[in-house]
Amino acid sequence: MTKPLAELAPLDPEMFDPVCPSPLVPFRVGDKWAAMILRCLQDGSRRFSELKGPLRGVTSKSLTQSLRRLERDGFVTRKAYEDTKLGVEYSLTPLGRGLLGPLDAACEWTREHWDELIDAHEAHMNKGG
Amino acid sequence: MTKPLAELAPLDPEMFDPVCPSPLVPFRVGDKWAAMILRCLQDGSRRFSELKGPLRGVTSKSLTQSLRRLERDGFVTRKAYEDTKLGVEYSLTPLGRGLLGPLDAACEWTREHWDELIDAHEAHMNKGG
DNA sequence: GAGGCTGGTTTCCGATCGGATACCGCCCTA
DNA sequence: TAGGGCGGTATCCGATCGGAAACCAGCCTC
Repeated sequence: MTKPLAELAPLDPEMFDPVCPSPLVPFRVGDKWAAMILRCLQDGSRRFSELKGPLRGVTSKSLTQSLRRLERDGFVTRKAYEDTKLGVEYSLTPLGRGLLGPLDAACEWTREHWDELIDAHEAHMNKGG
Repeated sequence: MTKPLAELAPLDPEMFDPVCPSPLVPFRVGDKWAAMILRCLQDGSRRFSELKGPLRGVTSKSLTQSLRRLERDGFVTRKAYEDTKLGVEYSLTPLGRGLLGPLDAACEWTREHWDELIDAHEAHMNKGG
């Protein structure tokens, strides 16, 4: 009963470290955790506790909040297990899945230009920021 | 002396109405005005007052703030006229110009799925949000 | 029946966002 | 010399963001 529906590789608990990139990343989807949540769900549905691991440092409150917003906006669905009444699973809607395209494009752009982003930032620091 | 450098079509003063789309748009670049500023600059450099028009409702403070952040992050350069000492012009850096690609992709995705976004939102409202 | 895991909620709080308003020096023109 | 455009700055304020910590019911195991 620890597994979701199918055999699904567990997420890397160190997949995201929100401390590292955040302020320099020029793209945001929704709130702080939304993009990471979407990417965590891209291979299939996940449970609350499965999401908490990879989203390093997220609190229950923030995760709930972010998931509720994604649900409200039609990107994620929430489904409680009915048989056991223990556990909840979150998954992408088609709309949410569609979001992954431009999101990945934005992520890739950021990766490609990471050095330039750092350089620009440091250059600005050095001339008196 | 009202014109920037070359002959450049003036921006439509009604180009953006931040009241309309904002909360449903799942993508953000920087702060509230950043994406609009980048798109205003895509055809060439613009002066402060040229930006204020199309960015309906922006205050001097918010515009300055947003421009300073874009400058700090290396997406925009600020250049004061030296001959007349009157006027300042803002333009995209190559890095900022590169941002337009994924930004446009995100905008287009939003346009394409606009109806679905509205529907999802309303559906959620109707079942007790 | 004590403790642990699951999926949260509640309260509190500091930081940031961003609008409103007032004000500023500089320059040009009338 | 008065007024107006330009490119801001200073101050205040309410709203939102998001972390910390405490707490919760339901279920399972020991």
